[in-house]
Amino acid sequence: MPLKFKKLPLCFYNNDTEKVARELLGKKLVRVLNNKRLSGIIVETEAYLGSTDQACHSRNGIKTKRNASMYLPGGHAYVYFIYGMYFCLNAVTKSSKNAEAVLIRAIEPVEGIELMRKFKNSSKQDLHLTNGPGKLAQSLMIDKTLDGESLKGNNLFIEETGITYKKNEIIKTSRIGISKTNEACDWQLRFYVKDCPYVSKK
DNA sequence: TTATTGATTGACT
DNA sequence: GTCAATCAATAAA
Repeated sequence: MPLKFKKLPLCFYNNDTEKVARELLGKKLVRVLNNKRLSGIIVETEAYLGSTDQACHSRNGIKTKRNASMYLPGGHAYVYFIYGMYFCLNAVTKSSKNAEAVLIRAIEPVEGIELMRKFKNSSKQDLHLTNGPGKLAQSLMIDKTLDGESLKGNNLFIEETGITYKKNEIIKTSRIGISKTNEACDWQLRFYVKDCPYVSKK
């Protein structure tokens, strides 16, 4: 099997969440629909650190119907509905004890761009298909039906690419969309590829 | 029970 | 820059 079609092993996800978030940059997110591949290179992620992280859905160990997938073992998908209209995709990491995950915020489209355009129904430039968590979910047809799915399955997974970034090519900042009143609003858990036009915000 | 908030986006002043 | 869309979770009453 050629390198470009290699799914990441479970041990990749069963690791320190911040490390997984950083190492997901350059990997390829793949969505398979009707035997067609929609994919893109991950260029922006954020880590969410479970019970101790007040910006995380599983803060203080709370478990609801919405965030139940965060308590699955590493290597599963957590897809949640936000602001009444968008879905966001996360990769669950580590054990089920502390419900940690990595939010995939932006990808650079590679395969199936025509279909992405169709699903998103947008007349704008392709840049806007996947440069944000809600947008990429829309373009790749990611919704609640994928919540809790294994990333070793056939519908949604992440592949090795051979792409690696040097330390000075990765920017580390505070997370997007966290309220200023949240004690975790300044935690440096967002990672993105420097000078990449496909990230959601600079 | 009702009111407010939120890991967002797009349209508009 | 402001603001509406629209719903699950949470807080307030």
